[in-house]
Amino acid sequence: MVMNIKNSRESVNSCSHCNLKKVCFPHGLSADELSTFENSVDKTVKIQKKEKLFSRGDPLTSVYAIKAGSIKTYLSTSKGQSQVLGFHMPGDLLGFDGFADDRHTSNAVAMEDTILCELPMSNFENLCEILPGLRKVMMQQVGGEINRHHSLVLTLGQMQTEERLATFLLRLSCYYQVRGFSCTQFNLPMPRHDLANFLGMAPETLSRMFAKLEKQKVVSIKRREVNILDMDGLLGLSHEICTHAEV
Amino acid sequence: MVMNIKNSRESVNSCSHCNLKKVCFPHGLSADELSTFENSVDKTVKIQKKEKLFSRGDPLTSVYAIKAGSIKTYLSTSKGQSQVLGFHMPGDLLGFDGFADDRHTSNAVAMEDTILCELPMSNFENLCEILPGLRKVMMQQVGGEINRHHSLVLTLGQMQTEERLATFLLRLSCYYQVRGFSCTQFNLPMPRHDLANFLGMAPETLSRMFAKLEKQKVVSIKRREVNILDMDGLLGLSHEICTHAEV
DNA sequence: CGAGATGTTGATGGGCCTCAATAGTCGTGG
DNA sequence: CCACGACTATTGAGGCCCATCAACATCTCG
Repeated sequence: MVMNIKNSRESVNSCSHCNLKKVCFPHGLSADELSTFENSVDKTVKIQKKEKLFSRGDPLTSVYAIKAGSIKTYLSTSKGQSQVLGFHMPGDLLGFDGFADDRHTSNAVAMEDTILCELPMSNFENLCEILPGLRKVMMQQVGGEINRHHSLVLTLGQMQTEERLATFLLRLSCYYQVRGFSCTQFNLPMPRHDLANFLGMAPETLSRMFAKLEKQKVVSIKRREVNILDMDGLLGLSHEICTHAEV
Repeated sequence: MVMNIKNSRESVNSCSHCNLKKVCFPHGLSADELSTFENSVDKTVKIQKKEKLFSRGDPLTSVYAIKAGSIKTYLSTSKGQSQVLGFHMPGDLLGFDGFADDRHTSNAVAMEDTILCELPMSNFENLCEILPGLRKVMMQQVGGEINRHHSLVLTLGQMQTEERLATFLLRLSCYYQVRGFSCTQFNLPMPRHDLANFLGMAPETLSRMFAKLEKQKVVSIKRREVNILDMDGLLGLSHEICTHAEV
């Protein structure tokens, strides 16, 4: 829950002028709907690196859209283990984990200084009442989240470590491409530790797999700078989801 | 897409008399809302064992509630592998995978002869317009699906095979308890092959883990009949999700 | 009854985790 | 501006968990 001393809130510049409008809430809203909508998203939240946005058990007060920065969500177990559930970047929506019983079930922490647009749940429910387009957008966003989870389950359940890494790099590449950035050169927003955890492997294994990909001249890596040298090669290492075939 | 010769449809008895109303769509709807709702769910679908309900790529035509039987959803890859995404039983809702772009992204097949209640998307969207309670229910259902995925990702990403099986058995136990059945004695609705795939392990490994649990006198297994002998022991083998701890 | 599907058990090897040491990078303060 | 310590990442050695292959047992159903 956002109540920390370091937080600050301020008036938000409108969605209609936001450069993320094509991947965020507004996507698919009519002009009229959008103007109604953006009057309800009246503030932004700033949190610093390593500061929590919400924790498991917190009441669901708002859904958030990331405007700048990056957020990691994760679960912790009673045996001291953790699982990173996702890395969330500008344009991504956060808070669906609290829909089931109005409490968050996962934790969200900033990987760097981050700015978010906050949409309080009360406003959200009212808007869903009057904006058919927003209901559609929400269904799409939630469906996208479910599809990403499906893909992650496939990755963790069936792939070897090299394939997992290749799949991840391809997904990140697409992510940047959709947002108008280079799909072959980009920076990893997360440390090795978190990425290894997300991909269900030891950090040492991740490091070895990066080295292996470099040796195959598929990518070059320098700390967090990624350069995809052979996109087809990377695709060959990954698994594409396809239609057909029984289990 | 449901278009097979074997299908049959018929008028459905009302939701208000359905013994699954506490875990299905109607949960949380007012009496008025429920009567409006059940007039729109005007048919059931019957499919036979091994018959598909929908496939990846099919247009999203309806969402379904399982009335009797069981459904397995899964993904297939271009390299011939598959990943079971979930086993769905009476009261469960199906079809959220198509919300992102109005096409299913996973496959759904009946594990046994199955009866479903069908809610066409056009009706669904109209109902969301006029029934605030339905919007709330949908958010809860979708949130529940997301939480289950999170839990599955944790299981696949962090746990050893024995822990995965223990976690699965506990979840199934809870599932039956909520529906009024015994939480210590029940039948596995799926073959070893599918369960092993779902849990990201080889069928042989699953078999060995069952044997290991039996040796510890935590459960007894005979084909698909499960008998939990030591619930606390099973809990000890599993991992509970908890609040606190950084990654 | 027989054939195919389903499940169990054993032997073996490999992928990946663990432990440990080293190298490189970042941030803070003198 | 540079030095220091803490953090982050890489690399190697050894061993364990689990996948694979194979044989067998049991069940299901035409």
